Amino acid sequence: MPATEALSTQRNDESFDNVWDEIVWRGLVHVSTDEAELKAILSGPAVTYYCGFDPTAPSLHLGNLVQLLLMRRFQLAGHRPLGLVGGSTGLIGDPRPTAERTLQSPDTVREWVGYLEAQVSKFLSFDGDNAARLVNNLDWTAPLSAIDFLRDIGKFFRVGTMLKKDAVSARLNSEAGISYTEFSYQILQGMDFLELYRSYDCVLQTGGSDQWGNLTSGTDLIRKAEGATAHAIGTPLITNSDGTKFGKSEGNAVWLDPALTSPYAFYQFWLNTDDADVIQRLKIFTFLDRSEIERLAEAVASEPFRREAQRALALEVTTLVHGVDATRAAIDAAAALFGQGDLAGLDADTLEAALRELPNTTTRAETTVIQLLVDTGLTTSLGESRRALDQGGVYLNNEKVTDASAALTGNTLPGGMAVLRRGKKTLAGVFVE
RNA sequence: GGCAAGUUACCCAAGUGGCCAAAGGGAUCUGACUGUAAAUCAGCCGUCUUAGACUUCGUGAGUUCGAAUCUCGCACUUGCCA
Repeated sequence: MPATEALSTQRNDESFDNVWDEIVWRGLVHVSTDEAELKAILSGPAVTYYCGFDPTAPSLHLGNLVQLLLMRRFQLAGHRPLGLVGGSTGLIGDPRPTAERTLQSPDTVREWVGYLEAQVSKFLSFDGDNAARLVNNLDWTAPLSAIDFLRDIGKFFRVGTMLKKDAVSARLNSEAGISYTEFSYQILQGMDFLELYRSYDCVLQTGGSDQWGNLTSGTDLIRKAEGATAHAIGTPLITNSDGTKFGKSEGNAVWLDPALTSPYAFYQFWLNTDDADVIQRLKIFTFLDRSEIERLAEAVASEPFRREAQRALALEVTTLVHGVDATRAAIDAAAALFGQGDLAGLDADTLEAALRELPNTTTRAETTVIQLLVDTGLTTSLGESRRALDQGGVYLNNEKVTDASAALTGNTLPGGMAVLRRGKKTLAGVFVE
């Protein structure tokens, strides 16, 4: 699972003069501080930069992956990454446009910090002159007293400026309003940048463009407190061309943690990418170079049905996140299950390996199909199972199920297994005990 | 602290005593068409073994034959005043 195997093969595209030109081509720059200066800095000797990840969930998601890969691209260009995990900011919560966050307990946040540190570590190299380093903002925030905070930091912040930040003004104009807790978030993030500037000479912060207010909060603070110029880059919000939210599969977030989103599901997510989006995704989420991506773009135009670009995307990203072996297993499982439909022709070992990649359950032969749909998570209630069945969307071993009282008995494949399917492509495995 | 408005299913949002499991829109899901795309059209969209029953409309009491709808308390949100 460690991506270390991948780290050694990653490189930036040498056809670009510098990493700035490359990330602009990849569409990774939505907003930034002075472009000419950024380009000069990034083309020069090693500088230190950082990106923060807040523990608002037990795992990072695809939005975070954009940042991780951007960090890696800078590291490949010779710069020094600081991976910040928000032990303190995670306790506060950054303002979302819609509503106030529910605070997590300190214990939970501490636990999540550990998970995120492990995940961030996988995408950066900790060897060499520009080795990455992990930092936790709780280390310098926790010891700070409220008085020191208000005197030493608070004085640099003007409320008028703070109110103008998008994240804050959106909330002020909504019915939800905003708590003082979340209003203060930008100060904490600004402090982080200042602290890293002082301790590590960190001069650049990256983040999503929705974080722009928080990014500039840091550059402003550094200017006021140190009289120095620091930089920020905001990456675009990744959207689907059909207007739906990126990073959701069947309504659920796609996580980097294989326990939350299986490598199989992860691979499938990328494979199902819309034609209209796939090239943009290749630029952002893979290390494929410009010539290869341009070739794939032509393939999408001339032979879209082959889905070559989607296959390349799924292969690259899944390997990046879950490693070669897990990706192989995901592809093999899909090949077996989406094959020509002759499941009985598969040997038991291949089938079992494939089913292990899917959501699965172990049960007795007399269990009904509608119950199995619930047990495997394909549906959330018996009523929903029945509805799906009525609509002709339930298959057992590629045979449409029409009888709501049907049971597994007599319908298993060699080795006492069965493949349950809902709709065209949502699969689950069943093992008879 | 005072005054006012509000809290409806995943999200937005109607409903203001029985015809309400609750309009409409979005999202998800299923079917047709396809390339495990997109668009389009159709259907489903609280739970339970359908008919039917059961549990829901911030929360706790109450009025009533009957409440999401009326009364009172509480919590939270918003606005204005202090």
